[in-house]
Amino acid sequence: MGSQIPRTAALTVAPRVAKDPGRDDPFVTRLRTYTELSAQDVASLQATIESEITVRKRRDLVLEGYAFSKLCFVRDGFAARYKVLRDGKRQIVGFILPGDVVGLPGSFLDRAANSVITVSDVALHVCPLPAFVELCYRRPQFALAFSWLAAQEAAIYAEHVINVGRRTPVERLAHLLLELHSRLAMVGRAWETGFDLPFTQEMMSDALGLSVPHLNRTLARLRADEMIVMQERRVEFTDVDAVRQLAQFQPITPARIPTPAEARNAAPARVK
Amino acid sequence: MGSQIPRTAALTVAPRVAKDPGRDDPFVTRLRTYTELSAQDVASLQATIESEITVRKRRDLVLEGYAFSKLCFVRDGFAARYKVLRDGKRQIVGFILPGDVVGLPGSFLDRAANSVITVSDVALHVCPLPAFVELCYRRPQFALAFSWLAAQEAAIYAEHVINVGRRTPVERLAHLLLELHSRLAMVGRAWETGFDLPFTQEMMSDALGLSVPHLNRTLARLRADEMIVMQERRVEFTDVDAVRQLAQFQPITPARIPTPAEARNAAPARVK
DNA sequence: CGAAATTTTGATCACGTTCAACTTCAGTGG
DNA sequence: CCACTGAAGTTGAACGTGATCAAAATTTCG
Repeated sequence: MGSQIPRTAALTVAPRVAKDPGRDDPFVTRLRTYTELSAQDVASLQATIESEITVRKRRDLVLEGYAFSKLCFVRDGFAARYKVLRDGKRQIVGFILPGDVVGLPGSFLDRAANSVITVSDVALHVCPLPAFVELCYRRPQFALAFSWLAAQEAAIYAEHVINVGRRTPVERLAHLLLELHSRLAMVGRAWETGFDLPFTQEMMSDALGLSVPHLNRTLARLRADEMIVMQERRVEFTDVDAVRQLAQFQPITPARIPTPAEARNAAPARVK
Repeated sequence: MGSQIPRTAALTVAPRVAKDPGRDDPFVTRLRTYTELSAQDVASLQATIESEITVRKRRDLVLEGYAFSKLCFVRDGFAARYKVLRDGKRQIVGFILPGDVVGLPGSFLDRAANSVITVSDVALHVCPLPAFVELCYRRPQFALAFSWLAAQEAAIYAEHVINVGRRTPVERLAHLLLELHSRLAMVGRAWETGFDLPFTQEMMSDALGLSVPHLNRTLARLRADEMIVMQERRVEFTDVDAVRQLAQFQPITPARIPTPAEARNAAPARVK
C-alpha cells in the first residue's frame, strides 16, 4: 500500500505556523518560507483549487509532448519527472516531494518537456493555470512567490547537473540523499538525521545516470564506510557532516521576498 | 578583442517588433514572447535599471557562496554559470546568452549557488532585486513574466540533466549545439542554419561532463559525418533535421501568459 | 502462497579518461 | 617584421571505471 497518509513524519522544521488555514499543507508551508501569507491570502489560494484528487501509484500524471495547463500542488506522496530516450534509457530529471508543484515547468511551455509518474499514491490539489494567473494579477504576492519557487526549482536542477556531470558515483549518491533529506525537512517530513526513502534503486540510478548494479554497489559502499544505515526504507546518516563533506553539499536556502514596504524603501521611487 | 558589439548578428526570428522602446533589447524581446508589453511597461522596467555596465572578458560576475541581489539583464555578450569541485573539476551548469538574466537563480537564494564568469565582454543592465520586486507589486505582469522566465530556465536545466545523464557524447554535443542555436535564434542572434559559437572546447566539455580530448574527437566526428561544418567560430548545420534526430532535440517553446481578461474568463470568479 | 518486482552478486568488456606531446593560432613586444 | 608567449585545438597510447549481461537471493504484493 502506498503512503497515502504520512506514516511517521516527525516534524523537525516548520512547526511554527499557528492555527491557520493551510497550516498542514506543505505547499503553503513552502510559500511561507518566501513570504508572509495572511489567512485571507491562503483562502484566496484555496479558492483557485479546482479539485483535490488522489492518484494511484505508478500512474503518469503528465505526458511529455502534450499540452498541460494545470498546477498540481502535492499534498502528500512522491513522484518523478523523467524522459525516456530512443534507446529506452530513462533519465529522471528530479523527484517531486510534498509541497512541490506538478506542472512546473511543464505548464509554462506549449507542450510538456517531461513526463511525470507517481511513485506512491499522491494526493494533489489541482489548480487550472488561468485561475492561478488570475490570482496573481489580483495579488502580486503570489506571482512573486511563484517566481521564487521556480527559481528554487532551477537551483535544484542546477545542482543535479553538477551531480551527474562531474561527481563520482559515491558523491552523487551522497548528494542525492542529502538533497532529499533537506527538501523533506523543509516541509516537515524528515527528522534530524534521516528520512524515509520512497524511491527504488532503479529510480535513483536513473536519476544519477548510473546502472542499477553500480548504484547498488555504491549504496553498499556508503553503508560499509559507515556513512549511512539503512533498514526498511529508512535512511539514517551515521555522520551527517562526513556525508556533507563527501558530497560537498550546500543546502539551498531561498531568500525572503521583500515586502512592498521594504521594496519601496530599498528602491526609492524613480519612476517618471 | 571580445565581441562588445554584435558583429554580424543576422536576424531570423523576432524582427517583428515595431518602433518601441527596448526594441533592440534582447531581454525585452524575451519578455515579449510571454506577454504583451506597452511602451509604458517597458519604460517602467527601464526605470528600475540602476546602471548599464560592460564587464570585460573572463571576469567573475557572481561568486558562489556570496549573497548577490541584483538582476543583470544581458544586453550583449556571453557568460557561463559554473561550480568548481574539490578535485578541481569544473561543471558548467548553463550558458548565459543575450536576453538572459544573471542572478537567476542566485539572487533568489540567501547565497549564490554557482559562480558566473564572462566569456566575452558583456554588456549588462543592472537592476537591484528590490527595485524589480517593487515593480512587480505595481505591475503583476512582470512578476508573471518572470515566473515564466524562471520556468523556462528550469526547463533548460532539465534538458541539460538529461543530456549529461543519459545521452552519448555525440548526442550530447549535438544537443548542446542545437540548444544554443535555438536560444540564440529566439533573440535574433542566429541564422537559419547556423550561428557563431563563442565557447571554447574546454567550456563545452565542462558543460557536457566530458574530457577535452573526447569532446574534440566527438566534434571531429560530427564534422566527419557531415552533420556540421565549422570554420572560424561559425557552426553550420549541414542537415539540421539529421542533427535534431540524432540529439532527439525538442525546442523549448514557452506558452503565453493569459491576459487578465483571459484569466478571468477561463477562471470564473469563485472567490469567496 | 505464488508471481513479480526489487536487490544483490559476479565476470567481462567497451568507452571515455588520463596523460603527454605536438600543432595551430592570436596577441605582444622587440 | 618576426620571435616569443600562452591559449586553444588535435592526436596517440594505456588504463580504469562503470556498463552490460546474467543469475541468484530477497522482498513486496496481489
